[in-house]
Amino acid sequence: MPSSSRPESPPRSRPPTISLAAYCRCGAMTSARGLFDGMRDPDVVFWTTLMSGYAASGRSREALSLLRAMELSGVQPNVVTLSTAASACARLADAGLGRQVHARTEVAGWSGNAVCATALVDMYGKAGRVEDARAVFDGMDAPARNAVSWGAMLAAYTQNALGNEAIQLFAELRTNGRGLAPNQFMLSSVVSACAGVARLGIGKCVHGAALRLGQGNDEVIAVALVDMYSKCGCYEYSRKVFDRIDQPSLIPYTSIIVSAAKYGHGRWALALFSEMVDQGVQPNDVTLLGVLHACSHSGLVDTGLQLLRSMQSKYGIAPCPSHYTCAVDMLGRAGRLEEAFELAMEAQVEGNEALLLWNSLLSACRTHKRLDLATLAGQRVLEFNQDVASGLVLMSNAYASVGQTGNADAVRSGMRRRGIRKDPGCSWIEVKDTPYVFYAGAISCAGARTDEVLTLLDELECKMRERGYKGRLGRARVSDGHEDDGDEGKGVMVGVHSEILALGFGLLVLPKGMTIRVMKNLRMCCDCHEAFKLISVIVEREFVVRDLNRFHHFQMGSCSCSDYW
DNA sequence: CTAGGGTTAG
Repeated sequence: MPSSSRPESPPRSRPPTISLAAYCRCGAMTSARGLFDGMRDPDVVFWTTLMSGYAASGRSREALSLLRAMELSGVQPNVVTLSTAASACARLADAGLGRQVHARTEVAGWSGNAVCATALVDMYGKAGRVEDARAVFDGMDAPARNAVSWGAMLAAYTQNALGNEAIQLFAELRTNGRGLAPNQFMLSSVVSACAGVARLGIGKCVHGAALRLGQGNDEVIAVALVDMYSKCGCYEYSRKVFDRIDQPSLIPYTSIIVSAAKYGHGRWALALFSEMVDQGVQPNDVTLLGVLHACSHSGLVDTGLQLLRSMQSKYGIAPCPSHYTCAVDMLGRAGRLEEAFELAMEAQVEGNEALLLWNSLLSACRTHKRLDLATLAGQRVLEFNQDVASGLVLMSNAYASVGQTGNADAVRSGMRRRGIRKDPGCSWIEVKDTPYVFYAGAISCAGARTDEVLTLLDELECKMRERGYKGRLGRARVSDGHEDDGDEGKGVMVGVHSEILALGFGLLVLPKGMTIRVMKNLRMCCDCHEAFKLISVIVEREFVVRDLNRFHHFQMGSCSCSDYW
């Protein structure tokens, strides 16, 4: 505060509008309320000021209750009031309340107002109603759609995991955007969209555009880029973008730590974490989850446990279910299943989060062939009686892994009988910015090149046998239940796993020397992992596979995960 | 008095 030469005047001698707004801006809502309550007949601007004060302080319910109160007192909301109300509904992610606000803007004839409509787009987006958001966006007159409107719609897609739709809309900006230039909001959303759907080609283009548009120093865009490169299998690029950030704050550090973790670079992640702490940047719960994740994926089990035990005292952050789940997973991955069980019991996690925790334990039991504990964990999972599909698949896999194929098949056929299905496993690969998706046993995506892919895979299998490969790339391999190749009761025979098909296609169509990047919506299985290692030697190429939850970088017969994942 | 962006286990 600069010192004033004038004598101090008490706040209440100023015009009340200014005082009320000032209190609201400082978040001094008790004072704001006191001033407001002392007014005789507050007009719509006072009401709206108070409302936006509550909304900005995160007190959205109180903001919305003012809407009713002002009407009871006979004051009609204006377009600003309703925009503020829509934004409060957005924070609450409440489409029901938001729809009421929407209806009132229509009745009052303000649907053409850019600010109001944009607030509604954001509200529907945050409430998970993307189609409603798009309807409002499309309903705006083209001239009314400004940069903020485009940014809100792009964010709505990105935040609802509709990355391809966001990319598509960003392309439409060029044609229908009336010359609007992409700004930092649009760019960060689109980069984040590319991350979500692992579209490296588009992501690189947007990166270039951001640099040309002078947005190379925007920290939010940089974070999105770090995340995008990491999710597309380019850790080195992530690192380069991160290293260019001046004085990285919490989120950039968190983002690069998570990236390193996904690559199995546990030591780097820990080094970045101490650098961050040394720089005086306080970690939050997400950061600590990332560090735990790093320990988990690099086998730094005792370091991870120490962190879990000290995060409250050292950083003032109490472990929440996600931290426990990560630590349980870490112990399970390392084969320390008794300790994992103890921790899972200790965590006292409930509800949906408990389901995740026990599912990961069950998965570890299967990996380490501990049927005794798998049965226990399986019971806990099935108690939840929801998302049973993944639990049942894990149970079936646990039986199969110890050779009890009869039991495994019984679980599977029970699932079929009850109509329980799991999302089919699929892998995809980007060729000239177009994704090609492959399902297990179904090669149709390769189109005219199907036969070539199959021939190539046969040839590779022969060469792999010469090097001692015992498995099969496909055809008659007995199912490990890992990836379903469809229905009709033939669960014991699977075709080729989808990542092998994607790889075969990539080998055919991508130029020699280019790293082949395969994305997969499930975890990679051990057989395919071995196969990728061997093929990387045979064809002398590098492959990156993005798993459901991490990366494998294959090079000359070995993988970045050192077979620990 | 009003609208938009980034990180999160399995």
